[in-house]
Amino acid sequence: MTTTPRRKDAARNWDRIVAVARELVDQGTPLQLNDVARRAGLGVGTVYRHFPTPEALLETVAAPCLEDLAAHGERALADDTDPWRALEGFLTRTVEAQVTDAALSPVTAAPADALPRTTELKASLRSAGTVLLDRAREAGAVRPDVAAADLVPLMCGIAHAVGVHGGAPGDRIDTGRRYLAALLGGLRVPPRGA
Amino acid sequence: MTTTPRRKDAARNWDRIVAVARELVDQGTPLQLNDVARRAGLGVGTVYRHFPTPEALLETVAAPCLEDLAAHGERALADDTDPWRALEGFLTRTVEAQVTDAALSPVTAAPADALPRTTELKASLRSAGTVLLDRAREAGAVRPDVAAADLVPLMCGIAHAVGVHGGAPGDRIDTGRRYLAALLGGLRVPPRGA
Amino acid sequence: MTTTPRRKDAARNWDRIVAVARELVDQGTPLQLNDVARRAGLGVGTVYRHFPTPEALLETVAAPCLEDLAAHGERALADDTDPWRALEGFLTRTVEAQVTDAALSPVTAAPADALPRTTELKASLRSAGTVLLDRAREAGAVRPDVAAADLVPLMCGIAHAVGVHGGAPGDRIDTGRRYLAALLGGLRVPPRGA
Amino acid sequence: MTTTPRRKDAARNWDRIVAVARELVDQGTPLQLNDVARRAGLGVGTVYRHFPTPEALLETVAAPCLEDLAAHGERALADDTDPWRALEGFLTRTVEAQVTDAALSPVTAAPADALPRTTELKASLRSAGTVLLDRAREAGAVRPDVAAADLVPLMCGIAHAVGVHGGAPGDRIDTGRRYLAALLGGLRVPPRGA
DNA sequence: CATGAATGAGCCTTCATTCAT
DNA sequence: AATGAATGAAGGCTCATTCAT
Repeated sequence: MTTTPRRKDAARNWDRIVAVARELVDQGTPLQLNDVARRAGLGVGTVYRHFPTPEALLETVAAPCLEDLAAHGERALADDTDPWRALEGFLTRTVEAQVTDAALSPVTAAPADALPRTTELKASLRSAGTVLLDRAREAGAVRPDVAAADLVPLMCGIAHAVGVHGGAPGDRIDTGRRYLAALLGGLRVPPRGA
Repeated sequence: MTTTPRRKDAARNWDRIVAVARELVDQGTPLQLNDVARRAGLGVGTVYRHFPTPEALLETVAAPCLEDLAAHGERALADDTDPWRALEGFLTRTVEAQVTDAALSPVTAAPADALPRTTELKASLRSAGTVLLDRAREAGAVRPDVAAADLVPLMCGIAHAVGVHGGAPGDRIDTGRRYLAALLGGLRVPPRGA
Repeated sequence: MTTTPRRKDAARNWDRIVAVARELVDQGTPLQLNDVARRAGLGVGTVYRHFPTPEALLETVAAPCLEDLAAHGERALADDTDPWRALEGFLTRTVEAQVTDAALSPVTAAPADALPRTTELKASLRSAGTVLLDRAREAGAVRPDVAAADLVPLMCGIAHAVGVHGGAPGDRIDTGRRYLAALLGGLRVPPRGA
Repeated sequence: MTTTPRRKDAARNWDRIVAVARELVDQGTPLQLNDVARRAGLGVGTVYRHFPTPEALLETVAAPCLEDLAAHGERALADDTDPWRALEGFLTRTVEAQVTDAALSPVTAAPADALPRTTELKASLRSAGTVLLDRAREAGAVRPDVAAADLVPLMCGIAHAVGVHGGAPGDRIDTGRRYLAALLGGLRVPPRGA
């Protein structure tokens, strides 16, 4: 029914699928493989061949952003000067990404991954966060009762809070930064000069 | 098929429906009116008569908890001694409730309500939070950049974070308290000897 | 899309579904619930409500015939005069039924049943066969190396053989009788007075 | 993508396909050409080139066994000493094969063949059976009401009966022999002291 | 010859909602 | 007021087959 496809267009189809999925994600539309196929002008089977599950497609959509984040994490690890600043920078980037890219939150919060690469990236991020947190804690810059296992939940929580807050897409980053600042700096002003 | 129904039966049915829904919510099962009807041993129509949408039912399930919270808010407003303490107590209760009762988060985060009573309760909570926050801000106990409109999102964010963290149901309250403490007290230890 | 349905027509719908299924079975068309719905002019959901699986529908189609067979089995058990004749009559009826009604073979051969009634009927038939075979064996009318557990497989085998033989539907009963006769009487003529 | 393919590779691929198909048949997995291709590490097109339909592949898998059977048939025809014994031996072999090799039954029972060789082999078997049956009948060793056209159906029936009986694969041959014996010798003990 | 991407019909199943009784 | 049968859109997934490379 569609125009005759060519073998070499496999990559092109892949791209089209991912592009369509990206649009849907940005619109907040849930990813449905049949739907994606229709919008991409491809057969269902083609989409299923490339992405056996919606999760796999979503992770593919999220991947570039996760790669960036992971790369930043690596760089942050290399910076030994100010542990607190390194941690803060990493978390800021993370929140900005989560708040900007709707593909990220579900992937980050998911207990299981569809693609091995996703697992690697998430592990890399967790590991970077852990090290940065440890360094900051050792430097006495961080409360001792925050564990590495809390970082991902807290970032997801902020992203969720931004979503609940609503408002224009352009304000989301600001809101996220404010919430992160609240978390980082503390809601309460230190009682006295203490 | 049955003998002529009575008013009393209507109330009984209402109770049964809500009880079944409560169980389902606690199990994490999504509320499906058909499903509820079957489990309650009632016709679908009966359930639809009492609760035109799943949201209405969910809000009904959540209502008692919201009432409690609202009542606490009223009491907190009456306490003029320590603005910070009042705010803290209110938010703590809120987080505990959200984290304990799975019916709460979706209702709190929803932009629209199915039942008028829900709208009233949510307004009451927002209002209490606003006043408590204002008082604390005026007392210099709170950062000036946190607005009243942020309270609900932040509480939802914490609840979400607790969900992402996972773990045993029994640990959820503790985790929630920790996250709230982080938010309230600040993640970072004040730089100076403070 | 179809004409407005009435509650009291539930039974009528049931009948229509079974009637359509009966036709399909007779044509040798595999039972597909969607297909049945379309042909019966009913919504898919209606068919699924009445018959959750194709097997349930097939067993319903087969039921009357199984009931007849079971009733005959009961009667055959009551006849104490000639054990061999009783067994022969029972098996003849069975083969005739299997060969005549395409719904029977799959139900008989299935290791698991969809409907409790089917299980009861199959148990009743097996039990009748067992008793009749035992009596015949005790009377010395039957080879000792044929077990009760062989009756069902052998009847299914004959039905299958008739199907492989093919030919006009009208000849199927005759062919079945011949095959049963071969099985019962022995393919080989006793060599001599032996 | 690969280097220029060679004739030798074609034969190798053919072998791989058949080997994979044999495994699948033995496992009771339905033959799907796509599936076969994947398991054989070949492209679908390659499999389709060699075997245009699943039936063609199945017949190829069944062929060796059919060849053996046909060869045995030829030998049985050469043996003029005991017509009954020759027939019995031939049928026994046939049943053993059918019961042992899952590829056989569908091929034998199919009304049409995909490969000419299959048609030849089946004709050869039918012909051998016919002659052996005729000889036995002429020798007065066989009931007159069993026709040559009944042999194939009856063998298929026995194979089917063995399948319905179920049980361990190791018992299938025994069961098959018992059923054939029942068919050959007669279920009923001759009434008279005979 | 081999490859394997693409196709899309076709089947299965669920569920929110209506409405005659 | 209660019932629950009926609906049918909607979504999910598989698989035989073709054909451009």
